[in-house]
Amino acid sequence: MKKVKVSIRDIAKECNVSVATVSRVLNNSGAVKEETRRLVQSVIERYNYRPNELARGLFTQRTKSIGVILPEITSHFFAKVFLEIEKASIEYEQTVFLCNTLSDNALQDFYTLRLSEKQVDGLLLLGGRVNETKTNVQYVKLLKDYIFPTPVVIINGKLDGYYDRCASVSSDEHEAMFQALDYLTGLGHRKIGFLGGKRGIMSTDIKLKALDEAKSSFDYEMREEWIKLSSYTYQGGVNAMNELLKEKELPTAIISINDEVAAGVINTCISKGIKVPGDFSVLGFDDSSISTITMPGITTLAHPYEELGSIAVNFLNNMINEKPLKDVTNISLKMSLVERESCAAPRRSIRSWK
Amino acid sequence: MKKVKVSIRDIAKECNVSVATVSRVLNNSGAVKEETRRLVQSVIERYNYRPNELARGLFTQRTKSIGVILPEITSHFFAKVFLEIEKASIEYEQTVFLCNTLSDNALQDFYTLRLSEKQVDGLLLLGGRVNETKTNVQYVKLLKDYIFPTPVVIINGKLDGYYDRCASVSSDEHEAMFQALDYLTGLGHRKIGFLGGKRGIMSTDIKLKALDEAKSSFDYEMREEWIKLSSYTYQGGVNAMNELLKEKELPTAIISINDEVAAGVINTCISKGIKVPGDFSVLGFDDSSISTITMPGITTLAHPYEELGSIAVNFLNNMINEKPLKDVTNISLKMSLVERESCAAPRRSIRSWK
DNA sequence: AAAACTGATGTAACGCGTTACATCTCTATT
DNA sequence: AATAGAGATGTAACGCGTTACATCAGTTTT
Repeated sequence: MKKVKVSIRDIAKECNVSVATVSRVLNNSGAVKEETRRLVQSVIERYNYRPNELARGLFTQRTKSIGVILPEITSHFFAKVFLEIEKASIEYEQTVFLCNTLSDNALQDFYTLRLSEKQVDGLLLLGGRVNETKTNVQYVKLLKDYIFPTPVVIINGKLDGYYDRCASVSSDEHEAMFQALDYLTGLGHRKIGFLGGKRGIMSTDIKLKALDEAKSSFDYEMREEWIKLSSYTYQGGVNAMNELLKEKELPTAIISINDEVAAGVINTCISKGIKVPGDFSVLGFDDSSISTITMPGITTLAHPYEELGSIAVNFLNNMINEKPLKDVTNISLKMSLVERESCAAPRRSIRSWK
Repeated sequence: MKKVKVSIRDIAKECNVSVATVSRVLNNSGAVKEETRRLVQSVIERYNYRPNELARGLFTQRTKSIGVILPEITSHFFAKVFLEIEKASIEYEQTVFLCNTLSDNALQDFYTLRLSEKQVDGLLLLGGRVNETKTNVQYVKLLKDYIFPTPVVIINGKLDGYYDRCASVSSDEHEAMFQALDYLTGLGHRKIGFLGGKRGIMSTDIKLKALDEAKSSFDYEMREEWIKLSSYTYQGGVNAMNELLKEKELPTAIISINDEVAAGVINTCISKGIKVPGDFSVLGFDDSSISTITMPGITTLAHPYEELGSIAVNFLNNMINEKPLKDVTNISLKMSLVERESCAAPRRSIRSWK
């Protein structure tokens, strides 16, 4: 293959020194005479020389690249986490490959293999399969077969099987539901519904479980018919709310799986003349950008985005550098309530729009 | 450096063939006896062997990696374009590095150098500096010094200087403004304002220029005091609208730099009891996800996201493979009007809220 | 003055996949 | 039977940065 860029050997020749010396200048390693260093430095600049990371990585077995696999970057939650991951990885001098699986398991496998071929130093997984109970097992096998010993960190997800070099960082959605319920019951709500999401997906299952378990801690009623699952989208919120409105008796507060669904719920109400928070209080999840756009703004539980990203990258690099993870390889971070306008005390009277 | 993964030599040894033969099986190149091929194949699978892309890239001078540099992936516009870029790059077997500059020029330079060291096959640039008139010139120098001859494609931006291996793909925002004005004047509007954005940034300058030029084609009035620049955010929309409302005489229709600004404008109106589209028609730009969330939904001009991404990747790969770009290296794509509820005919009477 | 040591620099192997070229076997042609 | 040609496979150099080890000059110690 013909070469086109200047290499370390070209620089060495031009300086009348060996490649070892140039390499030492490049890495500030070993002893180099000040005069030589300046000479080499100046030639490097004159030639706009930059070392080839491939060659470096081939020898050092470290590419300074990491891979992030997630379902869709257009989803605000993933975009925010990704941005924090990238910010955090600057410190470790890592550059990141982003792979969107579009929730397609085959594509996820494909990208996983691809990143392995690219010799990434670590893998960050969020959402998608690590969020589902199905198909997760096969994925662990893939990791074992092709990724090991490259370390993996899961963000807000889990692995159904044992992969030796794995850590995880999560938002504590279970505790967040307790916060939500505490807040809503504190406002005076006793009848609480749940809209959106899908069973078999972690963020739904956890919240549903918490909703059930919290009954012993707080005073509220929760009925099967007030739970309308659908999806994670605006339209899913619209559909779920329409379903709920068919019920004879209704809750006074609604917890939505996320802010997109909450927006659908709120807008459905408003277009029917139902007041939010007057007739219904609507609580969201995620603190996504649209929570400030709806009117009323959505009161929601925020993920600790920055920590999610920085701790994940930190964990990953500890594993990369074989630093012991001091026993904790799975960490759960508190979510925080962000109050906007979509929740208030329930009305005493019969609903005005009925 | 100790090795940990199995290499082509291990496979060759296990099969009692040469590395060349294994390589031929791997790449389906050259003649290999069917029996040998099967043997090699089976050993590859048994060992879960995957070729090392670094080594391959080092020799072939092709990494099958491309870099995307943009300001912030959390912005819906960039996320959507990015997703399309990634989809398109699958066909070319390319994986993509994503770098967020946070609109910091130093960071943009840093990432550019980094991607060059990683030997990316091509670079995709969107927004940020390629969108500003300032500092752009220095960036071209950086490209020339360190990126050349790696090809570059600019999406919705420009380079103030000549970089030999560059193409661009843009949404035709100039024509889109004519569409907007045609639509609004068709509805009966004669007084049109413009909110949001910032001078010196392409998407603002283009629209402002078109707003002025279209006066000869359509019948409308446009006054300096109806143009309130601010930023590209929701808050920027709120601020700009508040400024506009201080004017004695007001337009009946407002064009916003993008949908975020339009949302701010709409919500500002609504909270003041001003009707949209009753009292003001509000037109957005971009067709971002929030345009369906506001009430009313935002009538907006949509970017041809899919083409933007696929053509950019296509251009890039033509340059990578030295295919002539048949004269057109800069292409401009039509935007399309998406009607929702934020625009209507102007009222005849004095505004009700005054 | 010899030995020991420090600092500066060079040599060459290494990591790993690819491919030009060489070699060898076997069939087909005349 | 001799030659040409096709097919299969091996050898070794290459791309490029890194580093263990060797070498050599110059200085310090005794």
